[in-house]
Amino acid sequence: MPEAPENKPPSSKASRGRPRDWHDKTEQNTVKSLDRAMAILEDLSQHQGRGLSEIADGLGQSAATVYRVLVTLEARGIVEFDPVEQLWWIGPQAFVIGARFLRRTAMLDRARPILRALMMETGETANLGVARGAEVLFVAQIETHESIRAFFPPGTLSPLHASGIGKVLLSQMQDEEIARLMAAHPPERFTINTRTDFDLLAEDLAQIRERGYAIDNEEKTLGMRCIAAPVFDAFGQAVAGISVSGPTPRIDVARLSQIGSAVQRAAADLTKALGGEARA
Amino acid sequence: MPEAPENKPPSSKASRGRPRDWHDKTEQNTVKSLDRAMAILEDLSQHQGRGLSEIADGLGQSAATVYRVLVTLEARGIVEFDPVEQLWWIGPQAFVIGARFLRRTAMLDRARPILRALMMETGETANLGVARGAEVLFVAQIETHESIRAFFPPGTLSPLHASGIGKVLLSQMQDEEIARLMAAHPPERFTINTRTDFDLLAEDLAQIRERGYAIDNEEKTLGMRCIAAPVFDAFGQAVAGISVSGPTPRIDVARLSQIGSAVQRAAADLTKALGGEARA
DNA sequence: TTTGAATTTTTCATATTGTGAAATTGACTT
DNA sequence: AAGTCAATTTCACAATATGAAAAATTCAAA
Repeated sequence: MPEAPENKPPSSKASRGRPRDWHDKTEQNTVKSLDRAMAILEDLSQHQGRGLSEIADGLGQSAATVYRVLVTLEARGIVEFDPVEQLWWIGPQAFVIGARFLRRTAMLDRARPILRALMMETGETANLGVARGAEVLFVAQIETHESIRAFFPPGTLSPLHASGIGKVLLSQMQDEEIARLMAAHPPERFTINTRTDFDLLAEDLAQIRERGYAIDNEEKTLGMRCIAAPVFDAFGQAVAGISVSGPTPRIDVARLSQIGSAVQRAAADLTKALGGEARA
Repeated sequence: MPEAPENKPPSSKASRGRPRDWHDKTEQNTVKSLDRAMAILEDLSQHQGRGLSEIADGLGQSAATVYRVLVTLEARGIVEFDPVEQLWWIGPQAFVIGARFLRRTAMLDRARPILRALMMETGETANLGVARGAEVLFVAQIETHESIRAFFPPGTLSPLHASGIGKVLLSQMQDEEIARLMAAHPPERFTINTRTDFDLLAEDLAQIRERGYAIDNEEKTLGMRCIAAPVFDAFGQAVAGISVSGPTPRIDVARLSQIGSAVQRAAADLTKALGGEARA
């Protein structure tokens, strides 16, 4: 029998009557109060440890409304209230729910051993990141044993234009998509090396495509270099990036191509594990 | 100048007019539609990859309502929709928000090197978990290099009565609190070794208090043993547990006390790093 | 001790808006 | 081409979310 390669149709009733292919998702159909509540939650997650009125003022909402939202979320453990300091925090249930995002694909399970091997081979911290809007979302990391090490805790966001994984993901997008993203999110400068000029960035991206891996040469953080390669899924989409990052003295020019090859190999391994094919 | 040891009052307006100390948080003050929406989100996180009507049926809600909630959350990336399969998933933004729970305390940062050292010393996977209701929430893990290894991805929940960290946290609670928890959540049986009988469990807890560490002898998973010790905060509360877990053949009886000491030492180190004092 | 100021929590009247039933749409199957 | 099924949208109504203002509570200063 010819195999249906990837996804098992979980239940039997797959999908009989689908709606139009063109996803309206009109904003008319949203729940306004829920959206306001989620704005409060997101705001709290960014600025934890604030009091009620501080949060309300920051969002321009009435304290009463914010209070009710927080109390509701607190009942589920999504936010927490410190009764001594009278401050609000993100709660454990938010972590529980959010962590289940990683179960969506088996990518993480497949990536872990590959990242570990990459860390062993290069001796440096290995990272896995996916694109999230104009940012890279770091989803996993295997740390080096060295005492000076790069560190992006899972859940960290970083701009596309100033990280190895970000640039390598950018390099796989259509030019028009790149231009749109960069226009919507003008590249911020982090260090003297950050490529904020579009032409400079485009030049780098072309080089990345040709070379097969990206180099972040202290473009986000002085003293830190990072080398990244793209991971493709079964549809040929660049869905993630693998990188190795460490202090510049250890990632010196002499090792760049050696590490580059190792990272490329790891990315190709993961691509294969996901049912994709390495690009030319 | 005398130092204000722990917490820096972030802003100046600390807390002038606090409400009563006894936190009513009456259920009257909650936002019902938000609570229903969060129920949908939690349900989705537990059963990802379902269609709209499947989710609605499971919750006994109307498809229209569930649809609007999901579309609203989708706009923020908290949930995601797979237009090909017409299925809903937890989105990256949920992960971003949830991961910030870990920034609340510096516990994780302080724990990581300690867990690493513990893993190195024992050769087995080291874990950090905190209590969450009647369950343990695993928040961090440093994996062994062995190819057969225990694995609880961060965000995993496990019942208190059937895990090393769970039992060690239980052992530090008041008897009345233990009774309440166990009554509300009758201990489920996972293996032949699971202590589902309250007296048997109480006996074990007494032994744990005396010995200073807990042993999970294949009580959750056959073939897996786990040794755990409690971590205390500056107020003397048991706020977390550190454990080492691995396959029974490697965690054999001969090594129990050696590993137990190592785990106790690691837990004491973290306790100290949190400003707490080791218990007698 | 008393008073005042700051902040949280509750009350209340109002209209915004969330809701389910039913109609509609679109895609897949036969 | 007709039928079926699940996802959207519409619609009318009532539930309920909302802000303003009052009440409650605590801390600080007088």
